Amino acid sequence: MTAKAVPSAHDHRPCLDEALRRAERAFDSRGLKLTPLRRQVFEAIADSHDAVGAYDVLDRLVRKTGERMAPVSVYRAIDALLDAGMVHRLESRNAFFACHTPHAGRRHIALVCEACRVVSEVDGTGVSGAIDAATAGVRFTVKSAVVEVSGLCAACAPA
Amino acid sequence: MTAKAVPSAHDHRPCLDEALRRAERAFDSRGLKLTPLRRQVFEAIADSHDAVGAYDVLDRLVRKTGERMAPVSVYRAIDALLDAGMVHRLESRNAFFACHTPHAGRRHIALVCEACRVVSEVDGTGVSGAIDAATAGVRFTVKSAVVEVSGLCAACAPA
DNA sequence: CTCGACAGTGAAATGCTATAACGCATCAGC
DNA sequence: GCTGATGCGTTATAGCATTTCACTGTCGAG
Repeated sequence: MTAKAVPSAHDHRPCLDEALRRAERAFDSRGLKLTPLRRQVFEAIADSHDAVGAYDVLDRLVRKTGERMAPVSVYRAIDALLDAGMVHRLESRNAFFACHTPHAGRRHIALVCEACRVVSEVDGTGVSGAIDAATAGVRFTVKSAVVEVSGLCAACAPA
Repeated sequence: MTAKAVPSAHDHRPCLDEALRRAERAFDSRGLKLTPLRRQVFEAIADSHDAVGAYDVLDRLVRKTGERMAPVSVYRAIDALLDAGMVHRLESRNAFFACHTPHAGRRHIALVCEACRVVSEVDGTGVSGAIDAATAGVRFTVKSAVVEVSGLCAACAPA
């Protein structure tokens, strides 16, 4: 029931499995553990391609496991997943989405479809450059940037 | 006392007055009213150059006027100010800042100094172009974009 | 003038987002 | 076995935002 907003005909299982394998590797390579809790939280987020609020994650977990759970537990798991790069935060919605497109060094920007809610990512190298150019004039030293684009994905755009 | 984080030696009064005049015009031209409440909320936000949380605004107003006030009143006023373009929302901080640089048509991006907290804006035309370029490949139709840059302003950057 | 529509506001409650502070359990390495 | 690091449970609190209902004032139509 949580799996809405998956674009077109899309078998999400392999997608999720692949993400889980990457998650294991990501944690291993940092000497961290993909504990059962973290795994469940990741599954709850990666269950769909849209961004999920922390309390939605909490709700999904409680429903699925029947266990009681405190918000802070979810937040801690999310922090670990953020550190590992397995999920990203959507600042403009205070929500989190699973990363399905491993960025090896390159920066990415988030694209949010207003119709189907799906969040995707594309390479943001050019945008970073443009930000550097735009800020150079006022001698602003860029440390980090949030770039989140809202619009219509290819599947939802009117033909 | 709320006026901290104003860059260098900076007389904020004219700055604020100018903004208020623009606010009046902005509301007039839309057939809307800059009511006393909205004016006060705008002053509370424009009082400094940093981003202010809604409950900070509330607190400032209560202190200043002695009146009790509900959060929702502040939010409604902020909504009106957002519509009029007098304030902008800083998504990455869930806060609001006054717009001191009227954008006539052109898009702007927000620069947030990590040291002094001051929020400024620069022209974002180039960034918009880069976003269009980056999203064209996946046939994503851009409706709007959040671009918020964090770093050090010229005044705070180490020499 | 009266009526009704509408914008603006007041008030209470609730819900969502996020963190602080404390403590316990486990496990690796000495 | 001790110690430190990591992970997690629990309670409490802080901060952000909206829903809902109700009241008032303004203003144009009749």
